[in-house]
Amino acid sequence: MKAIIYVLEDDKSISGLIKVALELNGLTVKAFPACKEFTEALGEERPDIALLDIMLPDGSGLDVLKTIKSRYPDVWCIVLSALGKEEDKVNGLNMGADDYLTKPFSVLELTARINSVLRRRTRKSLIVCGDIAMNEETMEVTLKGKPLSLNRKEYELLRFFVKNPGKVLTRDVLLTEVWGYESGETRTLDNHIARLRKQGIDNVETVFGVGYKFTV
Amino acid sequence: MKAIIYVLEDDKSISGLIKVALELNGLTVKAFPACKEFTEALGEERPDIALLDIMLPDGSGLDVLKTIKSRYPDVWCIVLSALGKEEDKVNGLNMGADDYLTKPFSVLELTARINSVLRRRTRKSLIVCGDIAMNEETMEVTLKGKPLSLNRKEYELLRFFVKNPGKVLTRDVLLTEVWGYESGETRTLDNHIARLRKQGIDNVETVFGVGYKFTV
DNA sequence: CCCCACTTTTTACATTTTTTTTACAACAGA
DNA sequence: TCTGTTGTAAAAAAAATGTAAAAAGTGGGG
Repeated sequence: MKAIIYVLEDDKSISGLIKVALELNGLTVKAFPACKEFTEALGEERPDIALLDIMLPDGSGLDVLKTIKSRYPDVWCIVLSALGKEEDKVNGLNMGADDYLTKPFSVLELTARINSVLRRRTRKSLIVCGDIAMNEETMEVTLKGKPLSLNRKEYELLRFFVKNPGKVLTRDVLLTEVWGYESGETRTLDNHIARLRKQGIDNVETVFGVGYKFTV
Repeated sequence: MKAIIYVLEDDKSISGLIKVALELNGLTVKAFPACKEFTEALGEERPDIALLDIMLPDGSGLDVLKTIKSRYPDVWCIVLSALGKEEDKVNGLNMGADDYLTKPFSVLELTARINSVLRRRTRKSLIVCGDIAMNEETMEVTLKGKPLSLNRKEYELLRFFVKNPGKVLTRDVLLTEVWGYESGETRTLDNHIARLRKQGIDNVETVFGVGYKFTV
């Protein structure tokens, strides 16, 4: 599966260059000129890596960063900061950015960094936890070696559990981390839990009055 | 638990600066002037983060990088490359480095990056008091090593006791702090105390006419 | 643009578990 | 002994969860 790179950059000459360079490397690149478009696309797809400029016509890339991290904490976010704006880097890193590049940057360096991230991802793209193995690239999930067919939300919920084994996860945490909800009174979560259990996943414990716990 | 940072850098003025800056942040820093010392220390301890200069008197930091990654693949490695030596960065990233910094770098930036790495790392909070150990993350409670199963209110009440050992806690304080009640004439508290005692917790003393005391 | 198949959320209600109240016995202290 | 306080079991109430089915949302193909 090709990795998906989202680029938020209003300067078409820069985003065009990035697009060409990364596509030559076999990656899928989608460039957006403004926060609005970027955020909309984010609702429909989870990129693997996000390259974020900070100064955009309709807002700050740092807000977009926050949105990405609240919705998909594992997306690797690289902030593109203008030369000399050191506080941008620091703000970005403190807000959860995983890396930054100073403009102007070399294409060679950009691709090296991105390959480094992807290599790391590939290394741990197979998450194994107890009886469950999840392949992040193909979205295949097996339980005791037998394949499960999970749809997207089931998959994301299970992934969050598998990445936080043993911890008590409150309903609120699950709803914000997996669904991106602010909070709420809903049976959605319960239904998804029930579906996971129906598929044979029997180690999701309910912690009454608090939430759920995935035991290993 | 303090994070351990290893620094490989032969220039004492740089390593000294790093040491001071990071220690001010509450981290444990060990600096080594050459590959040999660094590799030896690595045999006895696993650092959380490694900062690696590349040009050392007795070899290349890239070889050290390879050693670290083969032994502890999860240690976060940051390469310190000299200004203009772009090929160092690219080599480093291609050899498994997770990040790099160009010298000279700002201390502010270094600490921001390191905090970003550490924030991603999870740590567990364990409250221990006498025979009782409470894990806040998993909500597991043990008494003399044996697990107890407490429900939410029992857990919250016990946590409040454990966090205030030896103090006399009036009924009002307990009702307001644990239950959020304004005041009240109720047997609720007594019932919960009884339940804790029934589970084997025998150091909740009754202070007649006042409240309870958790003795260590 | 519409229809179909599928996924996700909402609704409504049953069920389970926790928490509080009640009622009364036992008890400490004056 | 008398009074107000605490202990405790059982009943009642409240809260949270499980689940099926309906409704709403999504995306692809014709």
